[in-house]
Amino acid sequence: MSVKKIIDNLQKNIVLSKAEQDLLTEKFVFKKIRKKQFMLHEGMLAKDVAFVVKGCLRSYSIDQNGFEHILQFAPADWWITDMYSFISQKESTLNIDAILDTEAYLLSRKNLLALFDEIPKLERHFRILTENSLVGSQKRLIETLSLPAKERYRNFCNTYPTIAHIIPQKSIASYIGVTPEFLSKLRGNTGK
Amino acid sequence: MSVKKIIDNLQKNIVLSKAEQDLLTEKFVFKKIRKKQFMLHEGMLAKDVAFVVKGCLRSYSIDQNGFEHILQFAPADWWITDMYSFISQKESTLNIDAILDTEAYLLSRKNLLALFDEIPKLERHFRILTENSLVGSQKRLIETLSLPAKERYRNFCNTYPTIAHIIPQKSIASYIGVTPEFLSKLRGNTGK
DNA sequence: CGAAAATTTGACATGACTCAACTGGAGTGG
DNA sequence: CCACTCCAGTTGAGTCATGTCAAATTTTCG
Repeated sequence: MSVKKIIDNLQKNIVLSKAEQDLLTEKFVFKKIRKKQFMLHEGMLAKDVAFVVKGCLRSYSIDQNGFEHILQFAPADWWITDMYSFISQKESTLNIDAILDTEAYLLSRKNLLALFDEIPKLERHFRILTENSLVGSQKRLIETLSLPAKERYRNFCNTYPTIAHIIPQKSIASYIGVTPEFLSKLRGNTGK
Repeated sequence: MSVKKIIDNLQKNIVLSKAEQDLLTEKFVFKKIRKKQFMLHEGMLAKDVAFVVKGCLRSYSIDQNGFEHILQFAPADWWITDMYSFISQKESTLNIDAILDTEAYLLSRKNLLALFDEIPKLERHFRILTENSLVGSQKRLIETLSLPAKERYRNFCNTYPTIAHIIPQKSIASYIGVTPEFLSKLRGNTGK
């Protein structure tokens, strides 16, 4: 059963008894999300946080000129949501959709809060998730300010080795902040 | 007394009784930080969060080539710390120092946690602070990926109107991610 | 198979950087 | 109070990174 993957992931940060594991797993809802299907639309509330077991989701915003900018990819074993909307229950500024056919487990804010009462140490895991979001975002900001596109591409490949050669290149271009044409040229000369 | 400014700031998010206000204010420590003095060095633990009442602090990291990249300014009425280190009590990756002679109130992690027990609704304020850090960082990331330097400069001026014409231009350049020379040229033609 | 989307390629334009020279304060020591 | 130094800021010439647009090619998928 792929539920086990959620437990394994959680146990990277906290230890869970069998009873706690059972409590947890019944709160998650399995969902298939086909390529191009949305999990969250800008302006809605982020009701759920998702744990991906297969495929890949992405979160992104759309600027004034209609260009997409990808904030995060979530391949297997990653968590994703609009952290801001999910925590504060205000309107989301992000979209989340699937760039590959995807399977994920969804946990609603309501169920998560209920779980926090039953398994307080769970808070630790989700606090760490928020911290990682913050650190990741700051790290990328510095990177974007200081590194040329070629190295940002290398960093992307290191951060997301499992999907680097599966997802469309224009998604990668959007993530590292260059045009698809330019990324194509980058890859052209550096071998690969 | 400038302690009042802390209370006013907190009351933007939560309501505090007189008794709670007194509890709070005795936990803050007033401190003068002269221009160029450090409040936090990379590699240390972020023991305190600071509320600035006068002057300006900045947080920044230093890249492999020795260049500084400013993550945040904190003029009067702003909070600042290395959120990651402060929350997780792991080594900081940021430096925080003063770019103007500054006056601030410091609150230690230990005292903050004690206050959370006595005034639970305080958690709300600090949760919102973390959220704002995350949202701010993501917003800037998108901005950096999508806007040309001239508009990033305009956004800086809107975000930090009180210090835009007081702090050195090279600090602004470091914040928006361009060389000081280029920022100077930008300002040259767009007439101020 | 055929249409639509993704990728590649090339010519050209422009934003942003580097380096070097110059200008104009803001300290500092005499 | 002056002379000196030291930064911060400005300016210009030349270069490099990246963007734009358009055309050609490949891949995807109904």
